[in-house]
Amino acid sequence: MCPKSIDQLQEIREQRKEQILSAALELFAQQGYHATSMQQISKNAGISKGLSYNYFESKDEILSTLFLRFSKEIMEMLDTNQDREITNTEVRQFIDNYFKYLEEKKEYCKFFMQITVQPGVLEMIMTGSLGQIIMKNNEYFIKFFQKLSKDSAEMEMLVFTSLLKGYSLQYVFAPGMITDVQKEGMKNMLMAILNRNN
Amino acid sequence: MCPKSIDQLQEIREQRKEQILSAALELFAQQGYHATSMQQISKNAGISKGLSYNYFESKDEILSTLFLRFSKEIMEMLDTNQDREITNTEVRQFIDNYFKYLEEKKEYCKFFMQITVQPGVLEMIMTGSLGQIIMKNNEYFIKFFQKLSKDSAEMEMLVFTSLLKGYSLQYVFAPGMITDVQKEGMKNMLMAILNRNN
DNA sequence: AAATGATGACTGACCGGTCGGTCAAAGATA
DNA sequence: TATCTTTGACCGACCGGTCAGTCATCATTT
Repeated sequence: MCPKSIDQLQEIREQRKEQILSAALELFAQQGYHATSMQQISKNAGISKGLSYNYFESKDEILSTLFLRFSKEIMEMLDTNQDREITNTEVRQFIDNYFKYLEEKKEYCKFFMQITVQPGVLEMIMTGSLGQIIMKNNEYFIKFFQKLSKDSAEMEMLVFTSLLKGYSLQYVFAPGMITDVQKEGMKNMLMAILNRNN
Repeated sequence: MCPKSIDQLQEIREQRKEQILSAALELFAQQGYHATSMQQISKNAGISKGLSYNYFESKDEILSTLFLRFSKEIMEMLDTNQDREITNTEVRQFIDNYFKYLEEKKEYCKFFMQITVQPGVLEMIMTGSLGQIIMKNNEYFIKFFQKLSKDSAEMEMLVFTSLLKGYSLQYVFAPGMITDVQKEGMKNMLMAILNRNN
């Protein structure tokens, strides 16, 4: 292949990249990062190992790309269109989206949790540009809970985030243990927290 | 060294084993399992790599030993002295012990979470003898919540476990974000669930 | 007490194998 | 021909694990 047109070329390259990323994600989620070799990724993508290095500088770059993409997808759910404030309806929407995401992309979430928990990863994220976004969102989130409850904002927020994270953990890692009824129950419980004024 | 006495010898061997385990745990928690080599573990324990293999069959055995030990420590907190029933006071004690453990052995908990989340690990645990114990305890726990609340036992339990796991995650991985006030608040909240009859 | 033997802890060089990453050459397209 | 894609052989590094052999210590013999 060669310059058909610059745009077309770029698009083909982009497709190949996606091909590699998709193959890598599948294996990472299945076997973990360290247990997955570039050989396997390439084979799963239907190309040679050498070619993978034409599209990504390193195995690590593949991981980072996937991880950042996921993080941004989650962050955008809460993003509030940059109005520097999180409203009640926005949080409700976030809950809906998040639960849907958890359901539809369970493997992706599993992968994400595995990576996040790895030593050094969290520190690396928080010092990067993504860390800025996370901290900003966190700040808005705190303000939101302060509006909701003057004297116990931090506690309300801790309960909310704990419920969300703990539920996610169990949902992703203990399949079949959580019924649809419980899923809806948890959603309602989270929603209910948003209504508890003062 | 040679047969001073069989007991003494055994004790020395035991000490060496502990030395290796302790060195390994420190590195596993710091850098992760895969990123830690036997060379490093041995060096950290102040012995040669070869000697490590005199005490453990493989790197994996070191990991398993640490992991099982931790699991059993947690399980014993809920163990109820084998009376096949979990009482209210037992759960209260469990909460106390668990929170103390989380505080005192934060690194250990971090390590445990990292391992648990790894692909294949959970399946391996649940099919082993530890899995039996976990499932038994789970069963007793369900019964406990059924006594507590007839019509929403599963939901109460989901909330309880989600709060506990989500809180643990944040406490262990986001140091400094959780104040003592919040810690006590969370404890009280968990305790409160136990009081909500029907 | 001195010499010898026996035991098991301990070392470090070594091995097979794998992995991330490179590169020269071939293929494909204009 | 010129240019980009693609391949797969190849490299050096490292890792988990092994093993022949050393050494300190005690028991036994002289």
